[in-house]
Amino acid sequence: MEDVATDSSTTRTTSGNGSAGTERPRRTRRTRMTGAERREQLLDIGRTLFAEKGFEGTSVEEIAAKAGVSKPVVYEHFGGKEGLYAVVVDREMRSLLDGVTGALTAGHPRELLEQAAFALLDYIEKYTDGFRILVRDSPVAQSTGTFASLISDIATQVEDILGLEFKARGFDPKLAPLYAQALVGMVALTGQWWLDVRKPKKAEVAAHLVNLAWHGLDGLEQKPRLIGHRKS
Amino acid sequence: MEDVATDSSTTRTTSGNGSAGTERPRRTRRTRMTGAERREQLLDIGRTLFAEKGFEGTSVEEIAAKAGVSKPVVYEHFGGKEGLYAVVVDREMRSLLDGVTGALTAGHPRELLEQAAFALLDYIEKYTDGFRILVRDSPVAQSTGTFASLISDIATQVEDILGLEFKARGFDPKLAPLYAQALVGMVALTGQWWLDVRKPKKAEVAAHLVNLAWHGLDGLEQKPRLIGHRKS
DNA sequence: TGCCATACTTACGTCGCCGTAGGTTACGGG
DNA sequence: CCCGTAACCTACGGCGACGTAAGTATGGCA
Repeated sequence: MEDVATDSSTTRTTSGNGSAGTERPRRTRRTRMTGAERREQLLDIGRTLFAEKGFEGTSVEEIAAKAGVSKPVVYEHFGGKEGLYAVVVDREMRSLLDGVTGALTAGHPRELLEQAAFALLDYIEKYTDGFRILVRDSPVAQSTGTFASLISDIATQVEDILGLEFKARGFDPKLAPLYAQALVGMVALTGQWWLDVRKPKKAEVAAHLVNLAWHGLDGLEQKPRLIGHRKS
Repeated sequence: MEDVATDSSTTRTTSGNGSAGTERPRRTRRTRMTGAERREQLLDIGRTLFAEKGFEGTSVEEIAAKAGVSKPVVYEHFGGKEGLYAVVVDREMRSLLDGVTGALTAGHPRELLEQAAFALLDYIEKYTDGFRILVRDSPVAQSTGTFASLISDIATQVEDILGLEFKARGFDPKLAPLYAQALVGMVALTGQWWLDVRKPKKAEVAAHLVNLAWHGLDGLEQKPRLIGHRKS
């Protein structure tokens, strides 16, 4: 439980203290950031801490300490813990959704699926902390409605895409939500598990997920391959 | 936020206070349970509260109050909040696993899948509170290992069954965990969502889940039917 | 009937954490 | 060089929650 070191930006605590000099200690001289900088830094730290200890498990003082700052600074910027949390969650939700929907370019539904799965895994890998937060329960009054979890909320955002496809294929669009939840849940839990074990490579995981979602257990391929080629 | 009324068992708080009588109030006469009874009652109440407010959001005093008892009673029985929580979680995990594995009687894999899905939905419906708890993150040091979530833990218990089937069918058993997580995640998130909207009936949800898991999006049936017939 | 174990209580000490009031330091522009 | 503003601090009040110490009712059993 050290408090030192900020992750990202510049917080060199220039504690220029030449041992026992007559020179007045003048309070360990701190970095003075601009408002926006500090704000971003606090968001960064908040995300990290919320990810590993949850909302209630994280104290404002801890956040402030890790930023090398005192509490009131946090209150200045976000008005409290909930304020900070709200911003973190909002950003992460946008980030994820943008990532996923942005990846959807294909026409063929199976490729669509591939792209979505891959985008989600990408997100999980890159913004692990964010994902961890989204997987948890939100204590703050939900913004959108009365959802049990944030991912469930995400899933409802995915419904539309599925809904269109369902209509085109002659399925009851009323069932889109159900299948959306199922698919998102599938990828989400697998992703969470994958973060722990890291065993198969990302591409392989994606391939198998698509394999399952597309062919079903009945028609599983032994060596599933992704159609589209992706960087990384 | 009333504190009155215990859910289950007997806690008639016979506060025989006839306005301003000369009759000594003799302290509101309370029910005196046997140790085991009280213990069960506390577990019941704890489960309910943990389900709706989470571990950290629930206070020992609240639990005690709802049981019509004072704090030390809880400490006597469980040594603290974590103790109680641990017992609740353990029981719920067993309950779920027993329910699911107990339902697996079929030989044909598809029927196996059906039974599992149905059993899980059964559990979700019957022991909603327990399910809600399992879906959350566990703050207590994990018993089994270092799992992100309790359901993920559940999923690893399911691996074996899948592993056997994989072996029999000539698939790489090393992939069983992945598919187990995927399947459990699928049902879990769908179940959670279903608790909120309650739209399609349980049997229908099960049918669609099996539809997806078995046939995949490629071969989806429009009107999926379950093979096995179940009570309720 | 009286005793004693068991079920339960009131009362307290303490700690962590939230949120705020009011003061202090640095930096940049006139 | 001076001064105002933006960034930041120390210090406190207060609440809620955990956990414990020590005492009180109760009911079965000798």
